Amino acid sequence: MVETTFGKGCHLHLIDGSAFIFRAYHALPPLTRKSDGLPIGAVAGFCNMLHRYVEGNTGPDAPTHVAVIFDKGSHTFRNDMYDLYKANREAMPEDLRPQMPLTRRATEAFNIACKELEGFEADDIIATLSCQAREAGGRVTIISSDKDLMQLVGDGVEMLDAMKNRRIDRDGVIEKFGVGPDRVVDVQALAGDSVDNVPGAPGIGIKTAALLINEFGDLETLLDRAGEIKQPKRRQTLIDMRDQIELSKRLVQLDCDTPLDFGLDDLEVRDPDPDTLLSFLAEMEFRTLSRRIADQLGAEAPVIEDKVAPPTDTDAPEAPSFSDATYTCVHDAETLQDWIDQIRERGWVAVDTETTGLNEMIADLVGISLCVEAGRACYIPLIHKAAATDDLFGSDDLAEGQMAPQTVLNLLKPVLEDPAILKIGQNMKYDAKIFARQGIEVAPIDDTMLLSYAMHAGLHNHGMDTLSERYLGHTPIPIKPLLGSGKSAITFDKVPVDKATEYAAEDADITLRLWQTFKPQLHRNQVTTVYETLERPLVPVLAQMEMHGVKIDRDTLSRMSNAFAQKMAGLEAEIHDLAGETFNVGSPKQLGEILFDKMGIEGGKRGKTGAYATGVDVLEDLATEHDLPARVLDWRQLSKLKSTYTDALQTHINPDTGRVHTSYSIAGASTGRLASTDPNLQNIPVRTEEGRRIREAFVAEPGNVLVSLDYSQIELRILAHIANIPALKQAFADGLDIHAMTASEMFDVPLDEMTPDIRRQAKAINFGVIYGISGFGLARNLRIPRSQAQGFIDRYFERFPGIRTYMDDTKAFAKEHGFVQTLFGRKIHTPEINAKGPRASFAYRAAINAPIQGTAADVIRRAMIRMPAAIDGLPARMLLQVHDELLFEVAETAVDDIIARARDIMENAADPAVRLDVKLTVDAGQGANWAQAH
DNA sequence: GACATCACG
DNA sequence: GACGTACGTGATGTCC
Repeated sequence: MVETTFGKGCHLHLIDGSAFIFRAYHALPPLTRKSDGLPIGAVAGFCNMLHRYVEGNTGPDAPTHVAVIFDKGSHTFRNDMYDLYKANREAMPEDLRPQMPLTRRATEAFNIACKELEGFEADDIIATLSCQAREAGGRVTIISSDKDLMQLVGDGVEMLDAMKNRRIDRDGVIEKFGVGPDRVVDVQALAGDSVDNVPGAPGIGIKTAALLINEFGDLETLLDRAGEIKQPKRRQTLIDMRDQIELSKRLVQLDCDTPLDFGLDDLEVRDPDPDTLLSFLAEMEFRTLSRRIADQLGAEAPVIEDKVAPPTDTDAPEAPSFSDATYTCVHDAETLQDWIDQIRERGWVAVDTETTGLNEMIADLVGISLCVEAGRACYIPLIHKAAATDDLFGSDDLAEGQMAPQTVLNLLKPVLEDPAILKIGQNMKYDAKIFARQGIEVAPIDDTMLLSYAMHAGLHNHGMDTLSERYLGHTPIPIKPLLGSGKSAITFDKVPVDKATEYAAEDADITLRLWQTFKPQLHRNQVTTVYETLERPLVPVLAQMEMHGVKIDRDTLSRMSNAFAQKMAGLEAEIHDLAGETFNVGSPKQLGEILFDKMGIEGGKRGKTGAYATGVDVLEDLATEHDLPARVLDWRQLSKLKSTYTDALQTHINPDTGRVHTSYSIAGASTGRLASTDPNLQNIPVRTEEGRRIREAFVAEPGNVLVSLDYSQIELRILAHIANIPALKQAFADGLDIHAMTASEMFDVPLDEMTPDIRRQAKAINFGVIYGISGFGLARNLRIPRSQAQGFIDRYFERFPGIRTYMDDTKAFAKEHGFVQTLFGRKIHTPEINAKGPRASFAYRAAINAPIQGTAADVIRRAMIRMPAAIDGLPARMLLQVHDELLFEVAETAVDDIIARARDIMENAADPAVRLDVKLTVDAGQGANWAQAH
């Protein structure tokens, strides 16, 4: 064996182990080992990350040496200097503690050096090794995003933020700290660090600290010459706090002389030993990962017993790997009958449809795939085209070996409609609508997308690719190579049947496996009721609404488009005239240059791309002094209305039905709200008179009217209930104007002396509270000084102390559990709540808002689910949902009846699951079009 | 495909 | 007094 010595040409990777663990812990749901319930989620995530890391180690940046560095014990030499060091750290979560030693074992199993040292932080070991490697002439990459490590950067040492895949070099450090790596400790000593509880100098942040250090050169000089600082407050702080600042510096200064009992040469990259690694993974019962790694190492996957300590209600046998799956193509009735027999035997089937497009109101059914057992699925092609006879044109002839579509549908219909057989799908609303157009009412259903949504909202999206990747460790066959992209893209019926079979059958296979994974987890996550009462029953309701569509009058839109075009042309000429040159008014970039460079208007602010900001706020300010921005604002409004509404809506009118069919995504918004797409009918203009007229194009069929019912102040009512604010509850009970009441309470103005302006401010505050209020945000919204806004907020909390409590409690709950909940038990995960910096503030405000917005979303979902039965037999259809509004199309004779029944359902939608302290009230309107009904 | 802008609750 | 801020969405046009 050749002795190698670390030196020039060597590349050392140092992985911050704790960072990996915490990221893994927060990224994954609380998984447990099947056989004994040992919490194992963080270890699983840690192993996945290590595996991904090892896989990515190719090319010129590949390391020659590597180690994972961990913290050991909570008491370090820094605690001897300062007993409050890291004193505000939250305790380690209970279910993470037992996983810590396992992450060490995992590292060893991957045959990666695993280092820790009692009394020292991982950062010190990383510092020591970095220094040694640098002196030996080698290169170092520190895999971490901890800013404390930035002092080590330079002379061949870089950091790599694995999350963002971003390298941080000297320039990156300067960007973050305003000084080079050698002065980072000086800045940190002054700025302190609330996360590690390093005191620093009160009143000085990173910006100020960098300014001072750059002026004086280094911390010692600064402290010696502190008397020269101009700002009196700052000068005094530095003089008074000298000891504390010097202590802070010793706290943040990493130790490059940690006594290590190993050397760089001990960290050489080694291949893992397959037996050791696989037996560890088997012990942890990581089925997917061990299968995958076994494949890559060319070894046999270990057998993992499927014994379960607490019995669960699934009987999923160990699934074969995807590479061993059998996917067959069904060509004849006997084979299909065989599959149907198997479905009847089991009582369930995973179904997936392939079609010619994504719009289920237009797309044709191309084929159907079925799966009854993980690893065994079939595809039934229906209208695939024969292979092209030449290279230019596809054939119009059908490919051979396909059963007649009607024969297949006739055989499947009894199964798909059988109430005793569960149909499992991923985004079942899509497939249900495709089948509905073939006269098949699919029921009952389960939906893996919605199962995931109930359990994982806020963690990730719920598309099949994401779910398969995350929960099955398998990347599905991508559709892109099959269909191509851009102009040359083909539809699925042009895909050769053999390729289509592989793709389509796999989708059904994945869906079944996801279902087998998710279904038993539902009750463990305590979201069974959410799934059963708020998600699953909504599917047929939305499918009906979408298929029915809303009538839109093309002529009205077309006339408006023309009128807008004329007005825009006039404005454009005026704008060019004012600018003294022609330019593209629709280009913010060009507009910014005209305003701030050519015309020389002061106060232009550049965004992150370097272009001037020209948003509506900016232009409104400029419009008080200048004509051009005022014209641009008018032009922009018209342009928006024309392109997004009057033009685009016309293209969405379905030629068969003459109506517009939106599609609601049930699992799109994390809070439980629906989202409307293709087209979005939840953002039709209403706030301006000109925009509102677009709603005149939404009309009822002859003899019918549109009826709109909307919840009045539902989010504030829910806030009053959740935060338990007696004054707000009383105001709602008395039917008061809630914003006026707030204003009166806050500003001590009697209700009968209320002015519109005071009320407007109170209204902004009320909304601010729902959004997780901040002084800055309120100040910007009301265009008042920040100090005044903060004063409003303080006063609000004083008058309604329950709000403060609600916000604090919600934050604490989110920090502890990683999610918040609606009144109906819907969970919204907040993985970033324990992050550092601005991301945490974002997560905090979202966590405040989610239970309120989410509860309102749950309420209207409940109303919608009950609505079909409530209006059954009446000549009325529910058409649209806009978060707190439902729009109906109703025969003129039934209007009063519908309003009464729908209102009753909506106002009592929370019952009986939740008894609200505040009653919900619903306003109703009716008319020939949506503008009148609203 | 990212970004800026703007429509809604 | 420092991160950079209102919460949740989708569609459009520009520009690279």
